[in-house]
Amino acid sequence: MKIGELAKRSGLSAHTLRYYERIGLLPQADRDAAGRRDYDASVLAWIAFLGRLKATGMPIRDRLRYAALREQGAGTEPQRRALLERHRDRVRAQVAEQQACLLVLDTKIGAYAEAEQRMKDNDAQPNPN
Amino acid sequence: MKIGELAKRSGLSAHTLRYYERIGLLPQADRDAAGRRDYDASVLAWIAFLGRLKATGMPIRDRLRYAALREQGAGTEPQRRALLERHRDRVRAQVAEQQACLLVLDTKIGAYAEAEQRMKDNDAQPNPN
DNA sequence: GCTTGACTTGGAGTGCGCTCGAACCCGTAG
DNA sequence: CTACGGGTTCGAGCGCACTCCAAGTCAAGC
Repeated sequence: MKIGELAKRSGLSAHTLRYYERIGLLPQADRDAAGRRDYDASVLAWIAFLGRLKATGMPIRDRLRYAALREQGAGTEPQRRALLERHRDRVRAQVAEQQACLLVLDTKIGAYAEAEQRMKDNDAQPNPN
Repeated sequence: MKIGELAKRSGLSAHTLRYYERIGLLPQADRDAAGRRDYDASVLAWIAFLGRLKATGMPIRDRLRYAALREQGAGTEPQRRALLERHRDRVRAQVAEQQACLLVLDTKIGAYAEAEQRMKDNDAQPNPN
């Protein structure tokens, strides 16, 4: 698979894919005879997982560290697991925080809605008596 | 309340508070005779709310817009409400996505844990006949 | 009167995460 | 043979959100 094809399938731009490789999030891609990147389909799963780590706010340092451990391969599983476990805890806390924020948001929106309703009521009865 | 005091109470640095004022997230603070910022306690609630908007990932443009509407005061409630409602929808989607990611994370961690367990079992019975 | 410490401004610097442009190379279809 | 639609590298630029530094002002305590 060429980089354009991978871009389409992964939802990232070719620029971003090269950038990810440069900084070490993606492994060095194999090249065809002409020196062009030629990807194995398996990289899609890795990109998707990276996307999840990013969507949950894992800082780039940790993503780089996880990617490096993955590159190293066998023997790094305990570190990878520890990394993911710490991240999971942070994500859980984050989700809880966001849910608390949602309540606040609901309250605020409710207050605006109420105020608006009162305005309408006033318009409906311009002369109360 | 002086900026140092506000920094302590709000959890933001004095640098950040001045920065927020500069870009328009915080209203221009009143000044004392010597030209120093002298805050009203009410700004704490606003800072806390801004923090929630930020924690839920509202982009700075929208936070600036909301702050500007708030500055303008009366008459801008419908726009503020619309802004918050759009944001609430995005946050809900975000929370759902993060929860889905948590499941993936759990699965992955579980797989690492299992692999580790198998390793230990092997160590415990080095000669399984 | 002098030191200390909190404040002031303006502007530079930082880290993240892309995003884009320039200039070039290469294989294939017409 | 040439035009095109890919690909390549390198490096600059950008938007966010601070963060910090330098150089100065000012009020209060010793």
